Amino acid sequence: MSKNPENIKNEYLVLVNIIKKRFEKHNQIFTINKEIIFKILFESCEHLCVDEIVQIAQDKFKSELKESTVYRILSSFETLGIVDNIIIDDKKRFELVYFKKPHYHIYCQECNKVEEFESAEIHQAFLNHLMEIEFKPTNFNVIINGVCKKCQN
Amino acid sequence: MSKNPENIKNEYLVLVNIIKKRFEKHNQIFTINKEIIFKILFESCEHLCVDEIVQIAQDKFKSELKESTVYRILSSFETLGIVDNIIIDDKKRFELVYFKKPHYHIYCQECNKVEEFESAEIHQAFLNHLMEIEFKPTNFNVIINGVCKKCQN
DNA sequence: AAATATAATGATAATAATTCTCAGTATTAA
DNA sequence: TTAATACTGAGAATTATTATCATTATATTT
Repeated sequence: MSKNPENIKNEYLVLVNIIKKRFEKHNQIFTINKEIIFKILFESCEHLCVDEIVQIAQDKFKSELKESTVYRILSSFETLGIVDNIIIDDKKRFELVYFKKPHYHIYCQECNKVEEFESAEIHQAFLNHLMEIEFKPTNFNVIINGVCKKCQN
Repeated sequence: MSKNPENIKNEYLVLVNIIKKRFEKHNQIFTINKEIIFKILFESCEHLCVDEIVQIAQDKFKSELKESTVYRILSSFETLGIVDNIIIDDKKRFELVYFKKPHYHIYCQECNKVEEFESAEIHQAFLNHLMEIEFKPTNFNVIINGVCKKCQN
């Protein structure tokens, strides 16, 4: 399925519906604030931290979302398995878990860019080992620090 | 080389000497405080956090090492590539980098235990990919959350 | 639609983690 | 021995995060 605007919008609606139901199942309300945060994370290709989310909410959504609310919502997102956090360069950042395959982050210490990649080979290697020791993984948190191709010159 | 007390002591002395030189090379003094912290990390099989290090320094070494000093020393250890930190369950913990092969952490969300393992297969799989994209890794930070064998019952 | 119960929010206070400051002390080099 | 440099402790300052609570919004019941 190609990633044209129509499909992205569709994917978004499907996801929103899923997590809306998940909140309702836990007697929680899928409020406009939750939707804003979800949308910000959905639309961003970066891994955002709390203050960036607050900023974007103001700029893009003209919303006066407060920090404390963002913390609260992100933490409920985490509880419900909607987002995950990773620490990059000593800063906590969030990403949507939904429909993402296991993936790995590379962080360039020169240009401070984060990129992601997937690899069936790596994943299989992990699973082989984990099966052997009978550890049941729920999520993978992988950051490889180093220097990217560009910055090596 | 077996891990009898004699060998461990020897390994310790070798390492101390190496990092001592490294500090001198950077016009820094390898003080008794630095040695205490290094020793604590060397002797511990756990991943320690700042307050645990302070505690052990008091109990085992009768040292009044202050928090601010610990922070300062750990941060200089990090700069010189002597220690690494990983976030486990939202808590920053430290481990010696020295002479450790790339390894991976599993964190059991039930019993809160952290274990490490090595795997040539996984490491090779990572290297394959990283070589392909020409990313030069300096360190791997991997935490797999899940449930360990014991806690699955 | 009004009343009730429940959940969410904002504003701020409280706490925890980390860094900064600076005067005093220790170490090294000359 | 002196001078220069680095280290330390104690606490202040900063930052990140959580807790509190009165108010507001939402959902449910009648």
